[in-house]
Amino acid sequence: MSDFSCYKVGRQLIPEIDVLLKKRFRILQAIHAAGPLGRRTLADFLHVTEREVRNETTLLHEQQLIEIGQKGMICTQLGYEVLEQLKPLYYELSGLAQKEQQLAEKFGIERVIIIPGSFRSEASRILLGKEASKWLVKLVQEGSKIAVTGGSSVAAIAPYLQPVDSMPSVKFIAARGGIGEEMSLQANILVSQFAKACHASYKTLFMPEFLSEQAYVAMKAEPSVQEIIRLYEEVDIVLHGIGTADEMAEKRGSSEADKALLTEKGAVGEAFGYYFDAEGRIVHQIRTICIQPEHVKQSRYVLAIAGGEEKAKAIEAYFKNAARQTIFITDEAAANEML
Amino acid sequence: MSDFSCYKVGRQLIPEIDVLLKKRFRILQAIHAAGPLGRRTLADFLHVTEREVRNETTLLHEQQLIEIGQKGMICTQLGYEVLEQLKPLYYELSGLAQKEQQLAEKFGIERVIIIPGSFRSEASRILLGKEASKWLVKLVQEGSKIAVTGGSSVAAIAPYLQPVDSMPSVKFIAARGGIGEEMSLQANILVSQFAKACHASYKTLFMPEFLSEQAYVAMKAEPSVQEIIRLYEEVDIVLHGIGTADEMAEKRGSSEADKALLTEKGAVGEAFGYYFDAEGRIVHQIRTICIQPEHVKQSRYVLAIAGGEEKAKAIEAYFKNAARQTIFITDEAAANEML
DNA sequence: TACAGTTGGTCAAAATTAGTCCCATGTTTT
DNA sequence: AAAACATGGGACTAATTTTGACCAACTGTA
Repeated sequence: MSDFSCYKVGRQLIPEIDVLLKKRFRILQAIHAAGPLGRRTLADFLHVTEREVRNETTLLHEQQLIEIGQKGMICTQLGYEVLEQLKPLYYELSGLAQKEQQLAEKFGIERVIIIPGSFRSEASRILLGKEASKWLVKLVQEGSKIAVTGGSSVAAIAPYLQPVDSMPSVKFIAARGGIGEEMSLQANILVSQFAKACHASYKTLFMPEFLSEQAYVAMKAEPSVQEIIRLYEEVDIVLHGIGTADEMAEKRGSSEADKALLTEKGAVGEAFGYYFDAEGRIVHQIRTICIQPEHVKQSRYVLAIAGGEEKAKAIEAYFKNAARQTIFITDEAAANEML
Repeated sequence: MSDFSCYKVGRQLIPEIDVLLKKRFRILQAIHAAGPLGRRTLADFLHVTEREVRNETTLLHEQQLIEIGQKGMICTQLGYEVLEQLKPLYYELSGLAQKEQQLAEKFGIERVIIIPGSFRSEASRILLGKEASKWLVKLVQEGSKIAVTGGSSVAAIAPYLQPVDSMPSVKFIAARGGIGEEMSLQANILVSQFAKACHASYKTLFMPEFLSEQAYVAMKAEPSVQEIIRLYEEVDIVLHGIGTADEMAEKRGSSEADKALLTEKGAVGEAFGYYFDAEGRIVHQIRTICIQPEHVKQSRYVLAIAGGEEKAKAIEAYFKNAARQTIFITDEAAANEML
């Protein structure tokens, strides 16, 4: 699966396959991703008419790519194989492959993966979760130490992590303390979920986000904190999201004065607790224990996850000054915004 | 062009491409073969409705695979390339590739080429001519001596022979004298046509078909006849047709007694002036000067051309005892009959 | 039991396609 | 020169397919 020459020739005689392939691929992919579901749900999901879904699914059923039960439609093994084999072609057709390439070059990083659609939609977040989990499994080695930040994008991975042979020896490490009230999206919660999902161990770092100078120094001297700082130095893989500056400030419940200060300094994005401006320069950082940029640069791989058109500017800024060994998973909406 | 894996996977999602590809390929091929021609003519040609031709040709036109002028439709360079590249796929889809293989194995010969349709139709004969001429050019070498028999199938090549670099040194040799009245299909006429078409030289053998024993012996002693017999021994390529026994007897104006004799001996087919039975055994031969079976077997290549369902039995019989180095070009009608 | 979600069936309306014929024009043959 | 022929493009009605929107029966689940 790498040579589409016969497809490209065939397309000259049968131009309609392009749209057909895309349509059906999307539907099959959605069925595969969203498990058993019915016509109407699927139609809402993909923003197409029920009729269209019905037409295509009956065909997919005839082709034995899906099974139809009373709980809804489900993707067969054959369907999954077709999906896997046609994925590069689909990406090619949708121009996603090209956009991935362009972004990777623009940012000067290892690889960019674009998920069709927008992370705002359920469908894309499912695909995101599967894709990110696939990469994580691919990158992980015996005894890997994985630093994890919070955020909804990173959280999307959780449902799709599965135990793998090498997994019991890996360790998930909270890259920093929690933020705001959304407990379920905190780094601490996520590492425990991840670890549980794949039978690995984990290390949390419970600590307030805003510390006074004295408290900060005092905490840093604590043995338990010393230990996690040492761990940060040995991190193999960093798994993190990227946020917009105002969104993060909002979530952290920053004061109006602080927000104004951030704006004044030109902060547009946030990652690992660091705010950076449009040029990727760090303009502010939270005084808390967290993984340091130099640790990130030293790690073997960085898996960055962020999507949604509203984050486009923050992402572009972040990658002005990011680790080369980054693999970035984003969505079509953000990718289009950035190109 | 040899790996259709992506096509085969894609077909699972888009089963309709099969029929579409076949339909459009046929139309494009016909336009390419039959030169500039109009909708209605083309429709008759392919036995489809005018509407269908119209639909497909407008599409082909949009795809710039054909051009539409006032003399009719004509295949563009791009169209020709698509045609060439998709041909193996088309053969695969139509099952022709498989049938070719089966026949080649059944007959124990080098290669079988099946032309879509039936040689009775103009369209197929044009394709036959082009294909056969392509093979002839491929097989020919500097100084090749090519023995040629008569018949409508062999005659179909003439319009498509073109001068090639090595051609001036080759020599076309009439494999035997003329038959019947149809001058234009006689071996003698054909060799001169062929030679003229590709700027080669030729050798004719004008002689009655039926000789008395004395005349036969006398003729054989003639220096000019001796010369051509010597040429037969040095033939590199044999280009011949295969006929049914009764058809040939009819053409030769044989007497009822002779016909009865042939029937009695079980003759079903004819080639090079030899009649053979269902087992490929020679049961009768015309007393005239012509190329000998052993010369044929010694030649580098044999290009046999015969089609039409009525010839199926004769063909099968002939190949019971034919040279292994034969390349056989036939039509779909005969192929289906034989399988 | 009530409910939310599923498939498969149905059916009229809308849209598309198929099947013809015609015509002005250019080409070939007479 | 004239006539016969073949061409693409236009046009229009009938037939067919597609669409959109229901409803009934069924099945797990709360």
